[in-house]
Amino acid sequence: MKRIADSTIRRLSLYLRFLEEFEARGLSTISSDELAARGGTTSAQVRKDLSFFGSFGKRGLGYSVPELSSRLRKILGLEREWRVIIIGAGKIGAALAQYNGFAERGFRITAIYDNDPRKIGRDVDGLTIRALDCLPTDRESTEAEIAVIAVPASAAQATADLVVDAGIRAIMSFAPRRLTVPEEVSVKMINMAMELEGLSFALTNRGSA
Amino acid sequence: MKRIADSTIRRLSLYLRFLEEFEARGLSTISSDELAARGGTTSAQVRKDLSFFGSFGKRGLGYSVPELSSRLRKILGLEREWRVIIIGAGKIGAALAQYNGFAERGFRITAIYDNDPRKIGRDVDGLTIRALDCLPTDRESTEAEIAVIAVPASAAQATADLVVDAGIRAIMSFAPRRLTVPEEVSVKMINMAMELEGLSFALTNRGSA
DNA sequence: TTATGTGAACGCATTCACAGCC
DNA sequence: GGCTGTGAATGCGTTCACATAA
Repeated sequence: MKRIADSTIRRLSLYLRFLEEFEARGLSTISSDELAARGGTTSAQVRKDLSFFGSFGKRGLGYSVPELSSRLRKILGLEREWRVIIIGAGKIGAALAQYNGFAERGFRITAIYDNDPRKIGRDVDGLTIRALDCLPTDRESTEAEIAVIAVPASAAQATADLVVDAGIRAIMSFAPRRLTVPEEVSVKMINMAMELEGLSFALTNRGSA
Repeated sequence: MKRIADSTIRRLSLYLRFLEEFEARGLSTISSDELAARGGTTSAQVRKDLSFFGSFGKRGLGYSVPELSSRLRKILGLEREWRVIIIGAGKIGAALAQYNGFAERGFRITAIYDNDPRKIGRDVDGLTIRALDCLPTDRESTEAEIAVIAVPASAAQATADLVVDAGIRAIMSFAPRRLTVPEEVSVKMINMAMELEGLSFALTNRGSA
């Protein structure tokens, strides 16, 4: 398969959301124009994004809503459930464990870890916080596929190494640090403070920018 | 000022973090190469990013750590404190209110709002959850500059409209929906479920991608 | 000699425009 | 006629390479 841009994948996710809304409303077809309007992009962009994966539409008509959403779910790998573990039971980690938005999208949180003895054994939304040392053995049985790293920046790289050694190939990290990982491991960074700084920049330079 | 790419601003944020670490360790100069290595980019990229704003280095020597970090703080608008309000006291909103990472970077959370009567009046980390209706009048006195939208997707646009009407010009949204706002309003989207879907895609198509 | 600053070259994502099919 | 699918054109961020200054 040809290399696909990250931005394309992010848009596919977005299209799928709209398709699911349309599906819920019982609509049967949709045009690239309608998808584009909802996603804040152009119809050409929508068609190009889809074209990397095949031809799903009918000329003169548009796309079948159930068919296209099924194709997108397949492309994105969302036909199965993914097992997610959270490392770090601080404010962010604990909030994520309690957040329902992941499960709704097929990402089931199976465990939460920390290395602070005061936190280990405590309960977070039905999950018991486990010692980080347990991770390698735990994984042999649970086979989690995705790790969320929500530890302090200074511990992020060591945590990533541990997670990769345990056989995990996908990481979502909240630490403001670039993680060095083998190339077969995918990493997504989420940095809220950095986004706020982007807003600070925009506010400071508005008018002239 | 010339239009600056988002990616440049995000990298400036990152450089600033490294500079602060260097400053804390008492180092006085740093080269574009060292900054690049830490940030996972190239020295040419670092120099180009900085060149949009001026010439801060000394040829043959590098950059003065305290001077460059001060310049970056000024560029990013981080010499002042920003007042942030959170809309939506659900899992995400409440977690953000308790999270210390923002205050550390100069973003002070001054209020949290919800429109669920059962939540209004409750306390979250020292802040009392206020009725959403209070926002317009509150803002006249508090003059918050940034709003974090952590409401369900279906309410996101209405919330954005309310916030914009109240005079706020910067929004960080956690709702998986494109927000339509006047062009003078800056919006940053954070969508964790979408990032997870990106990982799902990578895992599903690994090897062939 | 060393490392910055920057115009020029490059590569890649987006946009255009139209041929192709319903 | 309407809308998709796609090569070609465009625009833009990144990389290169070297003149410039310490």
